[in-house]
Amino acid sequence: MGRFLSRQRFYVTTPIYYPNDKLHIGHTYTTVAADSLARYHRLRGHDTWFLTGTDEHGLNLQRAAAQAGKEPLEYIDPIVEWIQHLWKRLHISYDDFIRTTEERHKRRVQQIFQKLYDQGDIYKGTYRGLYCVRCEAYYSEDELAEGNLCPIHQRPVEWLEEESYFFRLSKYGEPLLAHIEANPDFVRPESRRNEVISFIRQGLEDLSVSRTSFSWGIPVPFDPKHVIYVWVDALANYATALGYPDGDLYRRFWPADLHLIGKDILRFHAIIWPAILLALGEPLPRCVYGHGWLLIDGGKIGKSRAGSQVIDPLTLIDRYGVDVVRYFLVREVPFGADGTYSEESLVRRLNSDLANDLGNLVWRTTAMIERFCGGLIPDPSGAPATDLAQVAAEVRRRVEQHMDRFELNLAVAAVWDLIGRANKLVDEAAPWELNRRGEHARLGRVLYDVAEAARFAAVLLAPFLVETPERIYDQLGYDEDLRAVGWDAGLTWGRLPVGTRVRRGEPLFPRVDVESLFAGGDGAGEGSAGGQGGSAGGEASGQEPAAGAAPEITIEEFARLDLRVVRILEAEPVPGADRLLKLKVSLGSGGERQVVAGIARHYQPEDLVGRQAVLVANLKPARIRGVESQGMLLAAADDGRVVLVAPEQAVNPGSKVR
RNA sequence: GGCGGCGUAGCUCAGUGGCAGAGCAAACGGUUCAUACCCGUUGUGUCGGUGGUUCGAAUCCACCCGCCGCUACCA
Repeated sequence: MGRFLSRQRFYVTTPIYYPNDKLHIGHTYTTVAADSLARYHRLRGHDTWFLTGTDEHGLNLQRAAAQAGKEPLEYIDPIVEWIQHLWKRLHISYDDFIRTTEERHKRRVQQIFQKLYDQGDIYKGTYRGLYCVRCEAYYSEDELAEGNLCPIHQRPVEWLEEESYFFRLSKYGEPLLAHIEANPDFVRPESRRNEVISFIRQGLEDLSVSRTSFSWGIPVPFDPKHVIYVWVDALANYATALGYPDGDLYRRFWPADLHLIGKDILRFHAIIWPAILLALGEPLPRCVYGHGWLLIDGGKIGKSRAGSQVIDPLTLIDRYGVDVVRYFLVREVPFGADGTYSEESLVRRLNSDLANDLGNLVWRTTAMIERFCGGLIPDPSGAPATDLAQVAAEVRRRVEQHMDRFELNLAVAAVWDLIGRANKLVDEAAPWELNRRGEHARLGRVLYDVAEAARFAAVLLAPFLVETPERIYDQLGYDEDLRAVGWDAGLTWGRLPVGTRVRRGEPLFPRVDVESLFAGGDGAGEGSAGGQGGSAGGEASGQEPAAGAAPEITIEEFARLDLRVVRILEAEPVPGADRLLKLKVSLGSGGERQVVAGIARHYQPEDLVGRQAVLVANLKPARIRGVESQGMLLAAADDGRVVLVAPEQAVNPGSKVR
């Protein structure tokens, strides 16, 4: 604790994102976390700098642009704009956004490269590896498909040698290990630190830091047929953006207090980047924090996943509001560990924490002040204090401790102890009783303290939420700019002026009806929505649907099914099974599958060929009568009849059904 | 294969030698200021399995089962 108090400054970075596709909720998670930390330190009055940006070089972007028939920047610019728009919608308060294609970055990267070369830490050598000509990329042996084939093109890779510059990473293994061992906070969380240590102990090899196989990058200053490869280019952004080596910002903010990253890029940040800095003679960042993944149904969110799996953050903001999304991200995931995203869990957080606890606290408090105190914040001085001030002080202390350890989820959770205590106090003190009995002094004290607790919660949540703290202030009728006032002054108990006229507006967070949301499939879904029990069912809202129906599932559970239209290519009976047919079906570009279907009593094999049907494409393969079945065809069962389900009009095989 | 981690209430997890915990969900009760809210009570747990150490094990040890991470040139 006090690590940053003494320094009074804070420099935090996110990774720079690769704009070959839109960002998803995982990137949003990293960035919102960094933003919360930046906002926290600004509130505390620390000299704060928050950097994010985009990594815009490399083969993948060069190729994507070429495929789109565009110049690289022509292709990249709109994506970067989209990213900046997303950050704007999330109120990401970055101080600088660096693009690696900017002159200020390129110049300094070349400077770094030159310096390392001049001092012998970069030398010319030969890079050897297994190379796929189509991919224009190297593969390591364990990445290859069966028979030494390129995993993407299924064609043989070649052993290729290429002239390349190398960074003497091997030279810095020992010094780096010493640094890590001397600084327990350098790599976090603990489990990541152990990974890094054991990796370095295996011995580090020198690192290829240039390429001649593509051109979209920063030229090596003294050998322009090479471009500087990602390591030096991208990682250096944390320093070049500040004006390394002699810019004012660099002098003011380096070394970084926190590189916040996903665990997938840990090694680059915890080994390669520090080694470069050691070589440059620059101080190392204080902490590299590899947080966990946000998972969907146990699978990693990644761009490579099917489109249906990717959650568009903008959609969520539109649907629930920016603070709900921000709150969910920092609250739901234990920082460092993996967390799970589902819309259902988001709505649960919204309903129970934001609407029921916080929103309702503000709502009932202002309602009572209106009803019992003429709408004016009452004078508390006529009765002894409640314990809320104490609880608030203690919660504040815990929030600070957690923030210093980057435990965002615990910091936020602590605020709910104050909110919970305030709700409980209302119940215990029963202001409506005090009012009825004419105990105005005590009534004033209780309502003042509860209002002040709500105000405290607003300040304590100000690092995380961007609209709600102001809305709470507004409903309390308090026109102070809480972000300008800052942490210490804002967290002074008794700041809320007596006699302020409250302004009740709308509840802070409307509850979302989980049942209807997931039954109807939100908006687009018409389905069988009309028949839902809903409110008509009274108490029985959580009851099972009518007899005979299957239990309710969520839209996400349904989304796990990969249903595809297929064309039946071949059909033949399965020997020794009188109701099974073995089918070969086409998924168009998705290839072909063999499927066993129990429809032999209902269809002649020859009648099936050429027809379309619907396949459960991600069903776990099974052996049926010794025949492999990779999926299952949908069919309607009407008494004894079995009828295949097919699209109403012919569509391309492989089309998704949903 | 090697190294590391995890497996605790329906769900998410805390607890690392001394009577099994929190939040959410559920049931019941209270209350009416409030967004069917808030407050209280209640639970079901072979603490992954087996064996061992110990007066005592979720906790320490061994083995087993299951899951996950890392094991370098992909942003």
